[in-house]
Amino acid sequence: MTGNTPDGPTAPSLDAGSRRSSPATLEDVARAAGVSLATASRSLNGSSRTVNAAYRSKVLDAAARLNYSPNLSAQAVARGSTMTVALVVADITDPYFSSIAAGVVAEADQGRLIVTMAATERDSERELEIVRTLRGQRPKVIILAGSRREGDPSEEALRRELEDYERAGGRVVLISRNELGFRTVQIDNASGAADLATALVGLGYRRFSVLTGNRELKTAADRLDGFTSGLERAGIRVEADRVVQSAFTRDGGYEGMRSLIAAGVQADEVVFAVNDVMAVGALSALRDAGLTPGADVAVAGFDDIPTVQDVWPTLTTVNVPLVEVGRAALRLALEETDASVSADSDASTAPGSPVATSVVVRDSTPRRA
Amino acid sequence: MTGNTPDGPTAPSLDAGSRRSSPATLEDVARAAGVSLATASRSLNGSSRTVNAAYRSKVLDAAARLNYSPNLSAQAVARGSTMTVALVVADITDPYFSSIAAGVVAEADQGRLIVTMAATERDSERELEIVRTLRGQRPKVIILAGSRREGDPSEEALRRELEDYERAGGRVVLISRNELGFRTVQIDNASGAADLATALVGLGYRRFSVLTGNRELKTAADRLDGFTSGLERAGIRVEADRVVQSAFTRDGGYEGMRSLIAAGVQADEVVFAVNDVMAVGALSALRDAGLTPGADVAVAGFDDIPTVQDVWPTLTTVNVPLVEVGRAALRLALEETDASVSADSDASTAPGSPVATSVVVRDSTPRRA
DNA sequence: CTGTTAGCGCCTTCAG
DNA sequence: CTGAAGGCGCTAACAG
Repeated sequence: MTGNTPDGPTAPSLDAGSRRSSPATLEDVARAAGVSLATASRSLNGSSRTVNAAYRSKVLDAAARLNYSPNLSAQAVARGSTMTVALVVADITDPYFSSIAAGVVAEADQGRLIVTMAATERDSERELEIVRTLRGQRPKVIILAGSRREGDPSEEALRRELEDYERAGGRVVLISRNELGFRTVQIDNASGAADLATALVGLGYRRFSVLTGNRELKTAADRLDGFTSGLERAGIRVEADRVVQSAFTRDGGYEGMRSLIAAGVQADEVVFAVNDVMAVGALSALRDAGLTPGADVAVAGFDDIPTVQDVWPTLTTVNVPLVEVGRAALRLALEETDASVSADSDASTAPGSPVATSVVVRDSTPRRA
Repeated sequence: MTGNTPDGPTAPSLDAGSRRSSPATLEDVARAAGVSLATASRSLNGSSRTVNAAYRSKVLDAAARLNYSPNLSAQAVARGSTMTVALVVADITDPYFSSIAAGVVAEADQGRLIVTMAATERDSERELEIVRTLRGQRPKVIILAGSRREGDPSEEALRRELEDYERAGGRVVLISRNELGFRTVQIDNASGAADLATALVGLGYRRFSVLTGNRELKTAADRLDGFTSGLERAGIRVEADRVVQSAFTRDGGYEGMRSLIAAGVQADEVVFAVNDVMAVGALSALRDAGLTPGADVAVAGFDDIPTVQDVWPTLTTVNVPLVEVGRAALRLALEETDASVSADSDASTAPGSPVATSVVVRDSTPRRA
């Protein structure tokens, strides 16, 4: 069976040793092609230098034959820079973050970039720690999504860390939070929430409650503020005791709704949860309390994550093109690779125009008679 | 404003050049500590060699002072191996995969491992391509989740690619598909589905339909088979025309359900969708057709993704500990680092015991009177 | 225990 | 245009 009768052209590589064959190196390729290491290198990577066509194809052949694949680590060491983009999110299972991640990954492989991923579990100490260990990777880009709160004790340390990183040539992009003074993909949280408020008023609602995350969470605060100011424009105020804070998660929404219910819900009110996962939790809380969301109390969210079209009632929300946000983040990081001609130092900090949001009215906020 | 009056002790580091300061190297540290490169290296990494405490602390001090962070690429080149685990999934936004990813990431950073991520978008050509480009990373582990179908034309090429990779010292772990003969985290799809069938029969159901993904998808096939054989045990057969194939996605479930409805649904039947995202789509399809899921037709899924507790009716399903599956995958990859004492060549292929699944009955399958 | 010295795989001047 | 040689940051024998 294991005889070595040449199997004809069917067996392309001579029966390779099946024991620990390490990958071919560039030197192997060069030797096989009968050229120098330099020539091999120049033909295989996108060097600016040009190479004699005959040599080049000999190299390409050899590389294919040996199944050569350049060692990215070695390239990184030699070039002094990697092709890595590091993405750090709060929680991968949260649709908000997984959508953003999908966008980053999609954009990345249109540029032969590798994306690495880490999760903070919503702990800003941990976030700082992660960013610190990220330095070892020497990523070309660091994208930070969520989980930062204002006035956080580790805030300053994080900023310093990121500044050092940029000073070393890295690019950092923040998603929906620019307090730190870096490139940012802004999401128009405030005006999206204001638009939602206006739409709800237009549907006939006059009483409002809101389920918000920790107030220090910039995103949560902006959405709350936008919502209340949208209502103010219609001459409506939301009672202070109808604003409840809880975790920025599904369970947070559930708990928040429970306390709202405990305090007494009005038949004609709508509760605005500052994000969809919270809203979805709120729907369940209502149901578990024997109430019918939509009919008994209206609910609205923010983000337009995929699942809100499959809950019942389908959720009125504010659409945020999350996948696009992820792509935009990476594009923003990569643009103008050498900041040579920035007019003033603030230019590189300019957030650019925020990504647009739009209200989507569904069944959870039926028009009031 | 930009004067340079020393700001007192507030400025910890001597006003560092704000222009492109590249990270400190090990050599910088060694010099600052007044020791040799080797000593610095030995004190900073977990070398087996021991070093004089005095020297060691001098090095540690210098490293801290210079904010040194080892260049992982350089370490990889020198050591000949990386700390990278490459995870390739079909679709990051799918809760099934994002849960697994979360598990892998969680397990990874208990081992200073870095996880990189790529998405196949359910295209097996793309999967092959991804695995190929992965070689450049020289990852220590490759974890493949989903998106492979039996009899796929690129199957053989993929197998070869992965074998080469293992031959070079890498570890591959497949999730819920062992056709290729690699380490696998098995999910007990068949018996989970059979248990579900039994439970449904116990609830009083006698008529069944199933929404399945492409039959070549191992996971889909196993769940279908398990389900039907579970029914057979109760003497029940599912009509061939009540098994419809569609995409393994939410929209697939929606479309599948539509055609089931078009063919005529029975009031006393339950439709089993082979995964939760399909089931959730099915719920919406029912609703859009004016039917009430649970009451008019029962629905059951598989996976127990988080959102099924927030849809209405809450979904009966089979729980799969997805996050744990992710962790298990990485652990499996890392165990027994040198396959020195494997009894026979099949040993390394042994799937180990499959992760247990368990039926969770909820509101979408009310007990039949 | 410490320092010197080769590499690791690749890129990139610098001479031919 | 090509090849030889030095270097990237770090590790791992190998001598002291």
